[in-house]
Amino acid sequence: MKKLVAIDGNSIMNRAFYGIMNSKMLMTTDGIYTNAIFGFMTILLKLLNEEKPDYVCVAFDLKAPTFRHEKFKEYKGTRKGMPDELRMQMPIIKDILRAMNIQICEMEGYEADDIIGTLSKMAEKEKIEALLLTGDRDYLQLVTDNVTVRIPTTKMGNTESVDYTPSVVREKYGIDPVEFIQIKGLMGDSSDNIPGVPGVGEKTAYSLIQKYKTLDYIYDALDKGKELEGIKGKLKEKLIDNKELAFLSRKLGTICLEVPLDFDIEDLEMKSFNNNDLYHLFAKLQFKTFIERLGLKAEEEVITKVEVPELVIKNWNELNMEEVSELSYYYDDALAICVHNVVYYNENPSEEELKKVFESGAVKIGHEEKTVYLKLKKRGILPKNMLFDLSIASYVLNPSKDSYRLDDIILENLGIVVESEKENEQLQLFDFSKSEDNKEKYCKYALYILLCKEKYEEELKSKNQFKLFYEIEMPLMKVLAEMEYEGVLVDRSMIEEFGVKLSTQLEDLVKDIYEFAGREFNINSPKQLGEVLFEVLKLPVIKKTKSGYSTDADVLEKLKGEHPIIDKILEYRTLNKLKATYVDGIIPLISEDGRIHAKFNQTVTATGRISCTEPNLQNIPIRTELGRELRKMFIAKEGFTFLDADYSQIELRVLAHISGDENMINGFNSGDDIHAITASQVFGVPLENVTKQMRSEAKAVNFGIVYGISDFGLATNIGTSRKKAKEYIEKYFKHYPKIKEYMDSTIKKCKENGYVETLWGRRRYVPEIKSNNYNVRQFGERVAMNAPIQGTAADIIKIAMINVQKELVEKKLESKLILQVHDELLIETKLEEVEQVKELLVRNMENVIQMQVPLEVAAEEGKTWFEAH
DNA sequence: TGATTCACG
DNA sequence: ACGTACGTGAATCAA
Repeated sequence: MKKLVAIDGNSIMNRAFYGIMNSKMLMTTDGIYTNAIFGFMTILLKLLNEEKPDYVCVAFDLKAPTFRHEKFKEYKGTRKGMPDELRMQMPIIKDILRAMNIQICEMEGYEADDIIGTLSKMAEKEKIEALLLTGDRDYLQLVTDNVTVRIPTTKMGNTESVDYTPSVVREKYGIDPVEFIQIKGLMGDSSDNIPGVPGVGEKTAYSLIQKYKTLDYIYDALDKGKELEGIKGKLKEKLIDNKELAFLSRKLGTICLEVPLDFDIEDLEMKSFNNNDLYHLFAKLQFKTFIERLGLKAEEEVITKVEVPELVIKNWNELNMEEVSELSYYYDDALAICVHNVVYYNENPSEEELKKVFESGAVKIGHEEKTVYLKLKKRGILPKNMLFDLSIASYVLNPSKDSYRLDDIILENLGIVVESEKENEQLQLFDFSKSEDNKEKYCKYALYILLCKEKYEEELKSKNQFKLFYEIEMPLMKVLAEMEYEGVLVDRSMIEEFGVKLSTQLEDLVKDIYEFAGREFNINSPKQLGEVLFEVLKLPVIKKTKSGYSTDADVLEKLKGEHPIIDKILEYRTLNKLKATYVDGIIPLISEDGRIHAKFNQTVTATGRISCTEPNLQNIPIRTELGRELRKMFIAKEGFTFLDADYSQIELRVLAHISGDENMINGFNSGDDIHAITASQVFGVPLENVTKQMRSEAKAVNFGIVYGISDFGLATNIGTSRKKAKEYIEKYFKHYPKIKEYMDSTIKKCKENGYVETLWGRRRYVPEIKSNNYNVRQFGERVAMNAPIQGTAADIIKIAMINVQKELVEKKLESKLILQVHDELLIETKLEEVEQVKELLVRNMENVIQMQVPLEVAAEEGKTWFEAH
């Protein structure tokens, strides 16, 4: 028996759009939304693969919203249109379907379900098995022995689906598929604006239809004044009063099976894909996984984005490094280097050979060069002139991406699909032909890296980001590499002792908590904890999350007086966090040299900050006394001490400078306590009368301003009413009018340009700012206000790091920069160098830029991080 | 894998 | 009527 698969394009696109959008917006680097397309294709390819249908078609609504029957337009005319982000994706999916030679079915005046309904009837007649794919339960009325309806359900990211056959329908709903239209008649369908009989809901509708099968039967009996079991009193009245509405609703809910289609099923026969078209569409959409899965390749006369020279591989010993001024390379055990579009490959380069290449004066162009730098440095090779890193260039051009993989960069810039870097790792164990494969792969990488560099360089130039890239990010790469290489010394046994101490206290707490709860449970599970607090102990529910009760610190804080268990849980949380994250989490990351070599990531944050992992040394506790203890474990090595310097109020100073607000500038220039000054102005009291409370609220407003203020956010933060918060903000802007101007003009400019930028031209694109969704747009505005401030502060400390490092090296000092925490630098300083390093550290940090307010730096010396900060 | 929570700036 | 502070990373639970 032959098989037809018919898909409701609108419905599945809709499902895919919302399904994938919830987790994250999928977009190409040039701003095409692709999430619905991606979801649709995932579902479609899986379906084709599993079902191997003989006939396929995808139906779309044409001229939606459209009306099944003109005279009922008042009911069907109000259906909401789709959001723009989804609408944009519709023509693209149709292009893809055309490239796959899959028929697209549209009929003026009809929705997809009518077309598919008609098709399924045709299939029935011709004894063709039909599978209908849709997210719409209306289709269940079409189910027969020949027609199955498949509805995908997105469960936790995985798309499973349920197949509805007549028996499944009967089991689940207790009625036959054809009886769904009777249900529609009784209960209507609010999402489709079908009214139904007022007052008749799901329960009543199903029980009546289960008993009497059709409206006709029910009304026939009612008309004749017969008694029907279960229909009396109010219900009977309502049914009688709304007879017309019931039949009308049934009609509206019935899928039309009489669409005058201008094709028949034979026309839907599956054909082979147009691989070339499909390749280019997927390449444009940056759907590398599909290209690989389908094994697509471009045909010869492909229009790639640049002219790609032929891959010429020469013998390694033909390479004369003395003549090389610029080279691109790919290095990972084996080494490929490319000079003037000619590639040289070395399967297993010796130390000698590596030195010759990397210590030469030639400019090196690579990808993720910090990793290479460290790998080489550990082998005693000191790379010189690593001056162009593709991952960093790509990051500077757009810092909002979540990966900067080489294969993606090549696809994006050259339109060429290459193997992923790590793809074969597991296969390689068994694959003895590896070296041959690697040779071509590595050589291609080396060549393509060079080609990508040319494109990126142009783009950086046209966006005025040369200086940012060449004078900040590339030099910083080396500074970060050196910091990772040095690492920071810790007192291992002290950490372990601290862990033991925490464990004992935790044991006691757990015991107490179980006793208060009256049972044992997993305190770490918010779900179980919620049950204990709000169901067993019946404490008042303060806040809810998507999945149940919220049990965060804010909520617990509010419940404090209600029950003694709360204090115990708060303490448990604190101690457990310290133990799990900062003791147990960090101990395994201590290297043999007793030091922690955390990674400093340069291509992660959307604002230009550095991030830190394995472990994250940028969030070591400090705000509480107990947590701060941990900083005593970070120590300077023998003969050394720590110098720690941090900027005071750097973000607020940056704001004062770029907004040019005289009042804020004067504040910084006159006094040192900016929050108190702000308080005195906003609350209208003399400086000496500013209370602690006032100062702390003013501080919150200052923070709020930097974050992109909203009255609601401020209100929740300082625990006041939204109205009060709004007043604070208004007063604030009255006293700092240029800050208000800056915020407004930044948003305006961002809407025009699509991005905001820092003083050094670091950009952040903010597509959210044009969203039709109020919340998303508000978020975009806050981002637009915050990114230039946070980003400029990040630029400043990056420049400071480069200059500090440079001077340490120039002066041949043994002190080493080892940590950066956004506005703070830590130097492991040789005892003899303390005075000199302190001076140069503060000077370099303060002198990054002359702003309208000074950059103030406080430096401290101590044997541990605890003492120095 | 996403959600929740909490550590930092 | 709605629902939000900006930027991170790690541990843990619950599917």
